[in-house]
Amino acid sequence: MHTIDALAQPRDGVAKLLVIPVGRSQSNHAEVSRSIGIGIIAALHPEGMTLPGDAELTARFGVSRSVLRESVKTLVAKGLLSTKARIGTRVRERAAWNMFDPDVLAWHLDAGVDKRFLRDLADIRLAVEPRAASLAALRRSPAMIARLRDSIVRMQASASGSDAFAGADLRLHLDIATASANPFMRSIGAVIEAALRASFVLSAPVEDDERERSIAAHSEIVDAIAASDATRASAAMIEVIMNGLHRHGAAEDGSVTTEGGS
Amino acid sequence: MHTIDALAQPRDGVAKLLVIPVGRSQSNHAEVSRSIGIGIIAALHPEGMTLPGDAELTARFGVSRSVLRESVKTLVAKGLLSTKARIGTRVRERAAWNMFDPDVLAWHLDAGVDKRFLRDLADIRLAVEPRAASLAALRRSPAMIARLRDSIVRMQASASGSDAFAGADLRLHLDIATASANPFMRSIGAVIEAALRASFVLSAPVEDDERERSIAAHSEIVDAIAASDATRASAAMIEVIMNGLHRHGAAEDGSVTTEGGS
DNA sequence: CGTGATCGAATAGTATGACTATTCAATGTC
DNA sequence: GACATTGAATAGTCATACTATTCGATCACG
Repeated sequence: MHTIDALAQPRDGVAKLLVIPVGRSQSNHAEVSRSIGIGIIAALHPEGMTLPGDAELTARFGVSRSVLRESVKTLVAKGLLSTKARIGTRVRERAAWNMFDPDVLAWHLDAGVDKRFLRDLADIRLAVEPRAASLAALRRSPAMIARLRDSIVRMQASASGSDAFAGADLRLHLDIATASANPFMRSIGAVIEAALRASFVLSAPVEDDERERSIAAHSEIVDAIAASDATRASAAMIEVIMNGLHRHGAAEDGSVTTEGGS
Repeated sequence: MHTIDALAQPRDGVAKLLVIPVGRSQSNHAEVSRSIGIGIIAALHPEGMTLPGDAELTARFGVSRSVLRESVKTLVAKGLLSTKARIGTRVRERAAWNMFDPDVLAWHLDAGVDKRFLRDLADIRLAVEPRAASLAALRRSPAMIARLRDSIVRMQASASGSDAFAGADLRLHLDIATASANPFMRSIGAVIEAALRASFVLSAPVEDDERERSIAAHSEIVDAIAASDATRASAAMIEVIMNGLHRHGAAEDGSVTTEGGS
């Protein structure tokens, strides 16, 4: 493992700036997966392209064939690659990529995010999270309400751009997804986390009045859920997501819209 | 590989009834992944449980350690397992499962679907697909409109419960997701496919008048997209999904609702 | 007696080399 | 010119040995 970034050099562009430094180098094979994965997402290896054979890749990464094969298997499992005997290892079309996979999302951030990607993230969040809030309002439990309120308290107790604030924000959104009692909604959690991280990286430090507004908007969601008011919870969630998006000026082209939903 | 179902016996309950017989036995390691995966989803291996060690599993499945390890790696990649040296291989909590992974969804169908699962599928579809239809209406291209209309024609040319009809139906929904030009919407495709398959398996043969209604409702979506009418496209999509759900009487408890969305 | 360090063992991770199976492509045959 | 045969390239599978990590028990020390 002497040449970590044999394939994907652009790794240092954004990676180091991520909020949660994510353990780092969990295991040998994770690094190889990551390196190839980022290379694919950054189109260093375009869709349809055949990767070098096992022999060359093992040499390039300085790992054994076992490690390389398990790394490739991981990427196959996430829909990024397909393998066939005699054919080789191919990069699959984008449509096959598992965009909700936490690793795939993280690699997207590492490969660099643009406004288009932020807009797409916001679009899917606007589709799912308001509905999750609605369902949470219908299926809420006292214990969950307490957890949600606790997250609000934590946000109030944290400084503007701090990790603590971002952590409380994330926890609140994840809890709402969990409270919806729908496993698909909960699986969206990775998307939420990616959006918050991207926002953290790209945005200028937030001013205090904006922080107040954010806390107020989040409180509105929790209050609506506590009051079993599905419609209000949904509307408040839309407000929160749109606020976050506007901070990056990514909605100005009008592509992101709240109309036409269910 | 002499004991295919060493872990998950309930495989024959539903599996054989699936619409598209899905290649079957793609490779040795895919069978092992599938077997363990279904065992996990069917709660034969509950969350948090530690699986038997490599030695026992290789014996149980009659495969080499390499194959077993790559199978486990696949399940780790999909969020179903986690591994640590000396600790063993553990089943992760449900929240970590990648519910949008095509294999995970397929295994859910194999493990048996109940009304609850159908409702959850419908809920996430109601969140995403109407919005995808809206976006498609805004971003449509002439070529895509032609494709959509072609799918309608194929539905009209197919018999009620035929594979051709189901195939055209699926293709139409996937194309709409693609036309939204949002990669996350497209990744929902696996969910749509799972829902249609489940519907195919569970529902009694459809009558002809219902087929007519279905085609009309789908046409309405396409017409709205062609007319760039996002609101109408969204409403028509909701109609289609709710129609499909009602066929199984899974919406009668009132949990699935269209109100409160964006 | 309790608390912490040390050692050992169990388990997944890594490495290596050999063999198998699949399938493309070239060649030859009808 | 179309089709069958052959050969070679590549991922898939197997077996074995060794490494690294970490839990748990034991022992030493306060």
